[in-house]
Amino acid sequence: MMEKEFFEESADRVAPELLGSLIVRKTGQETVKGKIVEIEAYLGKEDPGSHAFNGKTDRNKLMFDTYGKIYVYLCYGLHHMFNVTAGIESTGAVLVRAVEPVEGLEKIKENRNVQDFYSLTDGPGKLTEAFEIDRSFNGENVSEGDLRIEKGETVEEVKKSGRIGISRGKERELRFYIPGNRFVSS
DNA sequence: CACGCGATTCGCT
DNA sequence: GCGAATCGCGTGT
Repeated sequence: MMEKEFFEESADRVAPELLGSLIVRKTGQETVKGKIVEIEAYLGKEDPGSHAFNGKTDRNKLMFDTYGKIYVYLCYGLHHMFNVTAGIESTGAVLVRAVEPVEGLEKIKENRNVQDFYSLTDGPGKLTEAFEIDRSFNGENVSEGDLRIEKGETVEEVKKSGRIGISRGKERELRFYIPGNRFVSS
């Protein structure tokens, strides 16, 4: 169980700590689990790459709420992005970019329409499809409910780089991943 | 109220 | 490697 207080530190400190943790998704009878192997930090209103940079809007208002809340939004009209808000008053969030399947592999394969094993959950839009995550989770506490994060194994080595896919704020190294893991994107 | 585009993915040229 | 898919948000008229 990941306590809400875990997310009160700023996103750039929370993100690397979450590597190795488990996303736990309960769908009716089944439970699907995945180990977080890649994650990015967005630092809120101080961060040009963040949705919160230009102030509070209808979409990002959750980031101005409190830490430890699920924030999901639709990207390119097709893909859901799974975030958790982080930091006291910092309007930050972490974006889960890739997981390694741990439990419920059959369900994951059923939800994803690809053959290659390593393409099942190696991207932010892929893992939300695999884990049936959409905007209905918005505002829920990540430490309870049908979608939560649980403490997993301790990761021995963490690498970092610039964030992927954004146009502003690329220079800062706010992407963290487990080197060598096959599910890390690109 | 119209318009441009994005924290992406997949299939095909 | 390139481009289409697809839609809600944010901005400006």
